[in-house]
Order: sequence, then C-alpha cells, then structure tokens
Amino acid sequence: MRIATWNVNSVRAREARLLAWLAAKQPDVLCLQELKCLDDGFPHEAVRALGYHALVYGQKTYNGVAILSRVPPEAEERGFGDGDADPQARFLGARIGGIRVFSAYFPNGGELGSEKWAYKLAWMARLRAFLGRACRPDEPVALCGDFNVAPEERDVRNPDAWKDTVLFHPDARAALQQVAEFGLVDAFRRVRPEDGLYSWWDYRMLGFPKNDGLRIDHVYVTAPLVPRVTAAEIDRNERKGKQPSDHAPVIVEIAD
DNA sequence: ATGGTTGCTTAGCAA
Repeated sequence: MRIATWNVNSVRAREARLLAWLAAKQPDVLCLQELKCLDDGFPHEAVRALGYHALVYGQKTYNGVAILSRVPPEAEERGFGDGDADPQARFLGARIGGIRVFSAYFPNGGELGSEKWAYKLAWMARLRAFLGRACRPDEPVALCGDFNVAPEERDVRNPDAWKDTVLFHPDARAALQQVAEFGLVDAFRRVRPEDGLYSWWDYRMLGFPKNDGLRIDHVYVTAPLVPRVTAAEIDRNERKGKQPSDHAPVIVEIAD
C-alpha cells in the first residue's frame, strides 16, 4: 500500500495539479491539508472519476483536511473529540485496509511567543492526548500530514537560520517528540537517512531555487507498520513549474 | 528589523 500526504495550499487553486498527480502516481491513500474551502468546494466528481473515495473535513478560507482512498474508508473521526470546541478543521481520521489513517494539519505557530505559537504547542499536546485515548501503539496507525515541524538538523538546509522560528524551534521539536513517544516512528527516515531532502520551501526569498527547504511533511507509523516500510520519496518535481503548492507530496510504501 | 510570494477575499490575514 502506498500512502501519500500533500499540503496543496488551496485545493481549488491546485485542482488541475492534484488530478494530474493522482492519475500519475495512483497512491492507495492520499492525505491532503490546507484545502481552504468547505466540503462543497472540493472536486468530488473529478476525484471519484479517478477511482478515489474522499472524506473531506473542510473549512472556509483556512485549514481543511481530506483523506482520499481507493477502497472505501470504514470509519471517520473529525477533530480530537476532546470537548474543546475548536473551529479549525485540522484533523481527520479513517480506517482503511486495516490501518488507522490520520490527515493532520498542525498549526504553523506564527511568531514565537504569539498566541498562535501557544495554540500550536497546545494543539500538539491535544494530539498526544488523543492518541493515548483513542489509539493503541500496537495497532497499525499512520499519522500523515503537514506537521509544521522539522524533527532534526538534517531536515533543515540552514538549521542555524531556522532554529529561532516556529518550524524548527527546540520547543516545537520537543512537542513532536512527545507525540512520537506514543509509539510513532518517522517512516521516511526508516528508509531514507540521507540529508538534503525537504518537503517545503517558502514562496518568498527564492526558497525553492536556493533549496532553502525544510522537511515538515511526514508519515509517522506505529510498530506493526515499521518493518513493512519498504520505500519513501518526496516528489520534488511537483514543487516545480507554474503555480505549485509550496509543499511537495511525500509518499511511503508499506508492504502488504 | 524587514522583506519577499501566494491564496482568499477584496485590505488584510495567514502561511
């Protein structure tokens, strides 16, 4: 099974690219983030025509996540269900082919010390609590999405320049480690240890031409899936050309 | 410290 994750930065602005990419790569599962529209703005018909079911948790203007799959999803969860009335559509879960798949759009965090920064850290703590409450580390779980955190130095082109930002601050990395301590492993790094591999480049300041990137889009899996991870790639080509998302898709191959 | 770009919405916010 091939599982992919991609922050499309508006599914309407990226519809043509999304459909072409789906047709070319044909992943079994694709988790999307930053739809930036309500459910009725999602290209349901075109996605169905390519052979995919779609679970959509949309939101007007901001956020919004989806899970596309070749086989019908068996269940779904919207949000953490922790009683905290969060208006931001950032977390969607489904059971697909015996695997619990989550599409997560972690908060960016704005500026260090801001309200958004506090929301980011709190959101990650809520995610950790959700996992402890709703999942077990000995069942197959794939947490996919835009984590908005680069875990390690090798995931950042210029670590010194980024360590004082919300994407690579020690506190964000520590919060991610807390999430992982539930029993999740960075699937990409199981099979791709080399550095220089990034999934996001800022539109500004010639981020992509200078390859000033960070690896912030991830697939984290529980122990039953770890030995089944056979390959992983970041589709850097998708960041090229006209009107790309600022994120490239990440694909992980999981043996049956 | 600021700037740089893109998307949604239409001047300003979020990333």
